[in-house]
Amino acid sequence: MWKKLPCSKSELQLLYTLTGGQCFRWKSSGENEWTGVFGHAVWTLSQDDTHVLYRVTSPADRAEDPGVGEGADASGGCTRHLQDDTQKAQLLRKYFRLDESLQELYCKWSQQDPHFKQAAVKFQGVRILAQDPVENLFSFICSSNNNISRISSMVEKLCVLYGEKIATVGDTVYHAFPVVSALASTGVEKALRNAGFGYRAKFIHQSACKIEEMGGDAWLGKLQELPYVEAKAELMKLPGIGAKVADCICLMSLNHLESIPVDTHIFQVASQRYMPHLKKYKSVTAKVYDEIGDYFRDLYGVYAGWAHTILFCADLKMFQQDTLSTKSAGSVVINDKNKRRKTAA
DNA sequence: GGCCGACCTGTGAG
DNA sequence: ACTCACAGGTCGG
Repeated sequence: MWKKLPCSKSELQLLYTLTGGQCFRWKSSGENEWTGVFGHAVWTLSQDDTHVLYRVTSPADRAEDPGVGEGADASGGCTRHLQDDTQKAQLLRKYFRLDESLQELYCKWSQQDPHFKQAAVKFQGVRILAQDPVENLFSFICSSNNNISRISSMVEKLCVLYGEKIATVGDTVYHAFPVVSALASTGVEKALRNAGFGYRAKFIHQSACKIEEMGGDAWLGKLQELPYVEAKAELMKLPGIGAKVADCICLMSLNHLESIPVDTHIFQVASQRYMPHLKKYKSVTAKVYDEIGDYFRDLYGVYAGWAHTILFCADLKMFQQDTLSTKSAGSVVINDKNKRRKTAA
């Protein structure tokens, strides 16, 4: 049974927001339907022209399921599961930052930048999610020199190996993203190596240990309060987190919306459309990195990172063919074929 | 300071 | 079926 939240498609496009490369846990579960995990619950989302539709399964909703009570007890008195509909709607609003009017922001950015205006027509309703810092941080440690398809499967492995069970929906068991202490426990690096994480296994384990040393979740919470530049500098003390990954975390889960992650996509867009003098560089140096960030911050203002995400999404999706193949067992997989054009000069 | 090469390996295009 | 280059970078020299 769907619940509804009033929301137009110009305010939110689930497709671009959930599969635009800012998070890795949303899977297509049907036509115009995605299933994923946040806020310790399994959500299935859909939308029509006037509303976002959602179904939620949290552990307390399935008290009759014999397999679930065990896990809930182990974590110790989870009264947070007893959410009423209003709280769930509020959680959803917060996750999508629905208190911000996207119409107004798009309008402002379009006035500032003709190229944005052009991209914005095809890519309406792209939102920056307010993600969980722990999931966001470790997901983007996995992102270095990697592709979205493999990043997604690595994040999934982390959840299955070290995350608490949340609920079974259909024939799929869903897990929460692991807590930091679970990733800091002995043997994680070796296990992740065996699971195909490559050199990122060490980064994940060592970063988890260091976060625990510095205060765990409280430390991450503190980064939300710090100014953007300081929060970024703190993050870059962790192994596997350089300038780009630190900016992703600042932008997507630490509420620093002026952060501009400069990756290969944005470097291409910047040098071809905005800053032609950068064409002579074949890769992003630290100086060029900061120059691009400062340029976009100056162009778009305090929410520069949000505007940047729309450009990124446009670049990512423009040359991508999405083919949906549906299996009979009720599970659906997305087959993303990266048909990105190689733009030579 | 800036530039370069090594780094793990699943995925998917050819 | 079977290569083979590549991928939302980071690190150390």
